[in-house]
Amino acid sequence: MAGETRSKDLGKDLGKDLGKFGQLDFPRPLTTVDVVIFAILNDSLQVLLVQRPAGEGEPFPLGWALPGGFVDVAKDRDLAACAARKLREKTGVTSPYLEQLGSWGSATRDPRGWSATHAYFALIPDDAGELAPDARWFPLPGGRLKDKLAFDHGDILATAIQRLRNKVEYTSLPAYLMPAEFTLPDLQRVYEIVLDRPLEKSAFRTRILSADMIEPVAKMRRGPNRPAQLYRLKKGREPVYFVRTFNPPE
Amino acid sequence: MAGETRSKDLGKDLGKDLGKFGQLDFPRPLTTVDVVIFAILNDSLQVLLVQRPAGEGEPFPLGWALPGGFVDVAKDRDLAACAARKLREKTGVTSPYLEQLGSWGSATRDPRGWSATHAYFALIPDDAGELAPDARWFPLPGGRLKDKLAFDHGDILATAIQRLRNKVEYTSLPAYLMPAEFTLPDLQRVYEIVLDRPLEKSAFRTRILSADMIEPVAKMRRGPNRPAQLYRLKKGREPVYFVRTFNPPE
DNA sequence: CTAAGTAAGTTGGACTGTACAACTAAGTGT
DNA sequence: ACACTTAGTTGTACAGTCCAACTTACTTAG
Repeated sequence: MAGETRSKDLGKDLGKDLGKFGQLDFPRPLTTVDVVIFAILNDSLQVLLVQRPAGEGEPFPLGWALPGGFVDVAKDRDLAACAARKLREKTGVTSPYLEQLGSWGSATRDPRGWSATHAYFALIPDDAGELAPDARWFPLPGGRLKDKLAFDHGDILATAIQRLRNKVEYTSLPAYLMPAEFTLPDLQRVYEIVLDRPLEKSAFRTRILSADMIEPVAKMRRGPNRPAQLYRLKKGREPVYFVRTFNPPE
Repeated sequence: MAGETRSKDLGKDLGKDLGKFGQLDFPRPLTTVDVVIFAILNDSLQVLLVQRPAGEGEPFPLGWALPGGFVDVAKDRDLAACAARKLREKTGVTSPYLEQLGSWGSATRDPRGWSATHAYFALIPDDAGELAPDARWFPLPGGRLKDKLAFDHGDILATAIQRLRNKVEYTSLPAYLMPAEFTLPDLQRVYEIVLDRPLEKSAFRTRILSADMIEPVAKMRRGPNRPAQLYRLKKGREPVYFVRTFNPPE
């Protein structure tokens, strides 16, 4: 990092911070964090979006965007804390699955100047906390969002969906989308919703049960037919990685 | 992103950029890009590091660090271009495998202030271009570096190694570490070096050959024993993802 | 009280690809 | 000619999925 010679003619007096360190008098990109928050609602994969404010000189007024915002160098110790704060502010959820997705930075993605965003993606259960008033869930039929998003958030969302689908093939990630107690057919349905294809019942059960990620509770889900065993996530479990993917179609 | 109300008492006059957009008068983190560059040299996995300058007020003077530096908002169109520039400046290589690794940002990782780095990782062949004078290859025996690195670059390197090893289990990534022409035993040796464990010869060959990623050239590698078929990467091939990992030990 | 219906969960044979190990092939050096 | 070494193949065992049929346990209609 740093320490290289730089052209002095870059102009602008952004980023003046000449304490004991020199060489810092050059323009700095804007730094933001955005979070792609997924949940299963109404048997479909949905993403949480917030509406942009309509204020003076706001980019993409009233457009829909990923929850996020500038890094606050006073409040945020690090990027993950910043992402967790955004998530908490919009959903009330505090301890979900939160993973870094990647970063997007360019001269043109924000009309206010060179900017870089650090994107995270989160999985939360259906029954999680209170939604912020400017936030709304959007379904993703066929893994796509109908609407255009502000900034390059469409690209970020597409990447998040791709990553989610990809990882669901060989990990236990969907477990984080489940409520506290669930049945194996429930879990299988969530896998199928995310992957958008049916899975083999017996292979699915064998795989999940031998992964040591869930444990039965002493209750059954009752319904109009044969009751199903309820399970819960073993607490403190990291996601499990399987040595095979679910066999992909063709 | 953005558009939220902010405390005005953050002080500092960094990031003044009051054109048609308001709300931008708050301190901005430093933005850098770092690249973890891997190659196989002397039958072992190595990483390229550069020595920090010793100048006035430089952090970690003469320490070893990942190649990288500040984003130059005048030169760099986007983050990937910036990473490619760093790679080119240090190694002369222009078109290798370059993948985003993640980002690290916190108040404390750089003594000059709140900073965020966008880390990339690159795989280049042994026989690639000319090394910069301040750069040196460091071996990674057992997937570890002996020396301590500047900033949090030790963490970043460890993450890169982990990601590399992980992906080598189920992808064709090692192909990008190979010279233009190579034999299957050569390739297997590289897999084994990265994974630090032996692989099954017949299963390896079946897998690689059925992945349609390499093609034979009309030559054999001659040596003191049976000649081996030479192959090259099919050009323009994206990395291949296998549906199983190599069966992990125990 | 029984029969039909439905979803949960199990079982077994076919198939795919790895594990392990022995084997054949093609060159060199003595 | 023979040993030696590495390239590459072959065959049996095994693990886990695929596919399909089956049993189990409950509700509801008649």
